[in-house]
Amino acid sequence: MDKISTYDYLLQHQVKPSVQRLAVMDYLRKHKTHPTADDIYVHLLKEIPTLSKTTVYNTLRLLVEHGAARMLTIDERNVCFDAMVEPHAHFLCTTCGRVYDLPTDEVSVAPVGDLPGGHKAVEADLYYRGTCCHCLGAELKN
Amino acid sequence: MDKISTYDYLLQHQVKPSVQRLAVMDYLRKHKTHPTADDIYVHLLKEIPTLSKTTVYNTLRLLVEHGAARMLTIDERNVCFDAMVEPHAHFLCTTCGRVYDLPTDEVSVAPVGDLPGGHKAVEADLYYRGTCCHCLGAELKN
DNA sequence: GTGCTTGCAAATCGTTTGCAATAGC
DNA sequence: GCTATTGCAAACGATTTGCAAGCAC
Repeated sequence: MDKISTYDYLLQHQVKPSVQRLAVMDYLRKHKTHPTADDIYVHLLKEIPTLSKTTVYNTLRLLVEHGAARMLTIDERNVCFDAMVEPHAHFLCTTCGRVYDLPTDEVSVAPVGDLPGGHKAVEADLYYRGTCCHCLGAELKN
Repeated sequence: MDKISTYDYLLQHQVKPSVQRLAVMDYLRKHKTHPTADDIYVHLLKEIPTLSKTTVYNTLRLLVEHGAARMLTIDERNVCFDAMVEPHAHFLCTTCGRVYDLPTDEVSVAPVGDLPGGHKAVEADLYYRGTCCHCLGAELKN
């Protein structure tokens, strides 16, 4: 995680801070688990009992629009979120549902910019799906 | 599109043919528009008025399970489908919502297999998002 | 006090499920 | 006749919308 505080991080991305926005952004920065909106909601309810799920959705949309967070569509069932860090690929275990990071230097990550056909890409995602190391281990025992 | 008939294509993938399955698979093979389940349903209703949306969903799941079709999660709003052809990347225009193919030889496509971290990938998707050539053109006129 | 933010309740919409009717061998 | 497939209606669940109350400058 960056040295910069989450408060300053929001300011840097032109997001006006609030208790709720700080909590959501902080959660994303501290947990690399690629949580869904509901995951975040459930966890933050402990510290902000009045929190509404609508606010979590609103905040996540705002963060993505301002480039402070990233939305992942790797899981067909629901989107999940990631703090905006260096580009990296993602791996979804179709057995346990966990999403893992694959560091940049270990996989080739595609660049954005002008594409053949005249399209202009602003975002690229590299998704892998399969069975993760834990579930592979569990298979062997059966 | 392959020379092989859709009937034989289904047999090749161990999918027992039926009127509905042939129609769905045929639609996917003839239309490279990356349709959603609903797109397919609406179009096929003209030729099969008794078709049910449940059958379209069942059939698409079956086709994906048998490796005859591919499910794309590039659009956060709904999954869409592609006939199974050579690996290629996809581009989503966030303005008009269209999904384009990017041929293999024009983008780097990631290989499946063992990944760093001990995960085993069976599928890889490379997704780009941005503004397509048509919407870029329209922007200029405004 | 004005404008943005929050949060409740209801609506929406893609997808799945339960189950009875039907078709194919 | 038995088994797999189809299709209707209802359920489900994630996300969005409408709107009133609350907060901040």
